[in-house]
Amino acid sequence: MNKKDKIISAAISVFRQKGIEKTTISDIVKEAGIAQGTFYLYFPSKMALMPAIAEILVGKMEDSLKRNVHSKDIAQQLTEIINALFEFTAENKDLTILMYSGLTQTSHLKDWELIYLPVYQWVENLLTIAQESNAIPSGIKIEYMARILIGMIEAAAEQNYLFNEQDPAKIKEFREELQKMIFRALSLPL
Amino acid sequence: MNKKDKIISAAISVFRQKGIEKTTISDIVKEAGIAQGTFYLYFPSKMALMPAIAEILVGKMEDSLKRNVHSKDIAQQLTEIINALFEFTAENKDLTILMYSGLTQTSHLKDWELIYLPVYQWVENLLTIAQESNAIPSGIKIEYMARILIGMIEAAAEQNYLFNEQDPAKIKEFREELQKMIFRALSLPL
Amino acid sequence: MNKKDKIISAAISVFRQKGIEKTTISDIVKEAGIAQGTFYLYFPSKMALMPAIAEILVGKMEDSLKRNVHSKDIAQQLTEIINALFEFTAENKDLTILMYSGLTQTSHLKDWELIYLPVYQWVENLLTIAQESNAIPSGIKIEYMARILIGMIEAAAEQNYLFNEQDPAKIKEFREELQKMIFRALSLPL
Amino acid sequence: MNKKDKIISAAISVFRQKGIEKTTISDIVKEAGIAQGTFYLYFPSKMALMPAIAEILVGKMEDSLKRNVHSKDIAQQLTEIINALFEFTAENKDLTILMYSGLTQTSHLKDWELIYLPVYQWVENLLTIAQESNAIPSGIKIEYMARILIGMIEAAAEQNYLFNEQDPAKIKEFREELQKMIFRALSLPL
DNA sequence: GATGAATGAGCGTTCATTCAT
DNA sequence: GATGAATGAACGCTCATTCAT
Repeated sequence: MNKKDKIISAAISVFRQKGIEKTTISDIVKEAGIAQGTFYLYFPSKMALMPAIAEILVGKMEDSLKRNVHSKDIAQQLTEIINALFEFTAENKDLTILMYSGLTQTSHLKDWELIYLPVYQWVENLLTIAQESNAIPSGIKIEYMARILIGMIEAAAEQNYLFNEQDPAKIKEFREELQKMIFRALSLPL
Repeated sequence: MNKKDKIISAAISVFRQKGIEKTTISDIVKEAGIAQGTFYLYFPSKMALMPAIAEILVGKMEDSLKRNVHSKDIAQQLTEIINALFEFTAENKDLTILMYSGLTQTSHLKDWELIYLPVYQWVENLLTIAQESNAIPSGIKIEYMARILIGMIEAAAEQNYLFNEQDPAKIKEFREELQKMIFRALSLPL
Repeated sequence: MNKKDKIISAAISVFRQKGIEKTTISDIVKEAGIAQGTFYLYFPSKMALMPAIAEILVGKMEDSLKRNVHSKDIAQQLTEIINALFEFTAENKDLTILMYSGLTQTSHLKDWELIYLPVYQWVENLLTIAQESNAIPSGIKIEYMARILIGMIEAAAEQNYLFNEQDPAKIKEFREELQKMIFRALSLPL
Repeated sequence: MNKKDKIISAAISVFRQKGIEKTTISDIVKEAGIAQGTFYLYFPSKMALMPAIAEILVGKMEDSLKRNVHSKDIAQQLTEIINALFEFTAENKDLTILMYSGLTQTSHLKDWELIYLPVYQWVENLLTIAQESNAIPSGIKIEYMARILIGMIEAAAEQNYLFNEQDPAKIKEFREELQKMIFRALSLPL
């Protein structure tokens, strides 16, 4: 593990524990086991770590999606995506908050689209296949739909896990309502 | 205008210019035209301003929704909501970013649900009326649907205005796709 | 004694002991008995102290000249000036070095002329009186002569006390030669 | 060009641009195109460069004097010396300031006398020849007079070019007054 | 001799916080 | 309640110095 990666993973670890604002570069280098000055050989500031961390988070999300979505059928695929993203959000609460915090605090907001691109493209791909086999209406514009779906599922997951501490029963109902809604929107049989 | 409100509006102004992290209490009191110590008579810290600012933001959003949604028809109402939220996001980019930043940096994340509640309830109300007149399917669970709708519209707007600088034509297409999707999801005629 | 003056006199004291470069602002505030942050309420940096210190040094030089030059006769006055400046340089070696160091390290070099002005004017005044009583040639341009005299006497003193550690006998000879030269230059009887 | 000379000339270049204090060894080695550690093979510190730089400066001054002083006559020689030193100061402002700064910041002040020695001796030689041919009074002590002359001419030049930005007409008058004064002091016909 | 990544002590500077007025 | 000069802990950051290659 090279110094740069040491810094990034140390930073993630400390940010999770103390929050971004209260984390000092001192904390990061201590956790990473390197010297103070070494940090600055790789990153000009604490906030410059954010895109690197965001990439790791989205990479993990991508992995999670790819691991959990096996079916051939678009309806089942969507269900698996919803479940995967809900689970991922639940498990990575602090990292997710970290990202919002980190990216909004810097000028790196625009990097977000780029970092998310692989996820969007992966969904676009699934939708294209579904559309080619007439599983979903031909009128749907894949590019936008992929973004809408990811956006709405994440928003729902965040409402349930981040901004609120719902009880599991309510979360289940929420997720089912979300799923039904998406199915209707894509003219899939419930 | 009393000192407390002076502080809040000064803070919003300075946060927009310099970002939260780089804003000092010194900056805020200077902008507010009050003495250094006076700040502490009203707020214990910079971050304690966040819920107050969030309320103002969501209040403005509510105003905007109420001003722009006039129709009786749920389909038209939804169109108006989409347009209003897109416009609101475009016009309040920096304040929106500010909120994400501010709330995620503190332990005030849970306040978010509470602050948003009036907006959710207002949408729930519209949906209830529509459901009662059979304009939308009776199976829909209003409470969740309101949250899903607000979440997905905001997510879409943010993808277009915050995380990306789309050209207007693409934004228009995105919004139309979003609208069609919502209509299908609620079994409304396109 | 107000904080600003405390800082200046503390700075002079520490600079003399440790030299400018090795003096930290920490040293200065410790010597001044004030808090770290207080320094920055009065000076933006260590070097910004220099003009203030230079004024004090030149002020002391002026005092010394005025205290030591009593005679009515220009020849005697010049002798007294030479003696006063030699003595002053010997006694204020470190402060003098400090000034060269401080002013050359910053953009304050041009301040020097202004700070020295009172000394030049005081000499100009003596020369004018001497010229009016025909003690020195009428062709001499007082303004330049004052500067030449101060410059050459200081240069001589510095050669003897700063850049070199002459033995007293040689310094005495040097000073006598200097005096004779100035007398010849002003057509004064030896 | 060997590494040592590379370092010296790089240092001069960077010092002129940034000033001594703000120049780092990193800057110097970058300019010199050598590795960080290599610097320490030749100099123990930044300030240890100063005598080497001073020698170069005084060497240039010597060259300039020898190039510009051709006449046999002491009166003309002195005029040429004055002109040469004024010109040299005007052209080497920043290097001269550098020297004052550098030498005063360190314990190398005493080196100055040694470095200047060749210049003094060269002037002593001219004066000795002049005295032997009775061009200047026999009472003058050559050793001191050489130092007085160099000191006063430099002081005058520095007053005009370093500490002040005189207009050229005034500088000319200053220089003429200086010349006349020196001529009178050495009993030379104007 | 030459390199340059890594070091870490120590500096300047900030700024939240206090409290006598 | 309001003030704002003063505080001093604590942070970012620099940069001279080292040493394995």
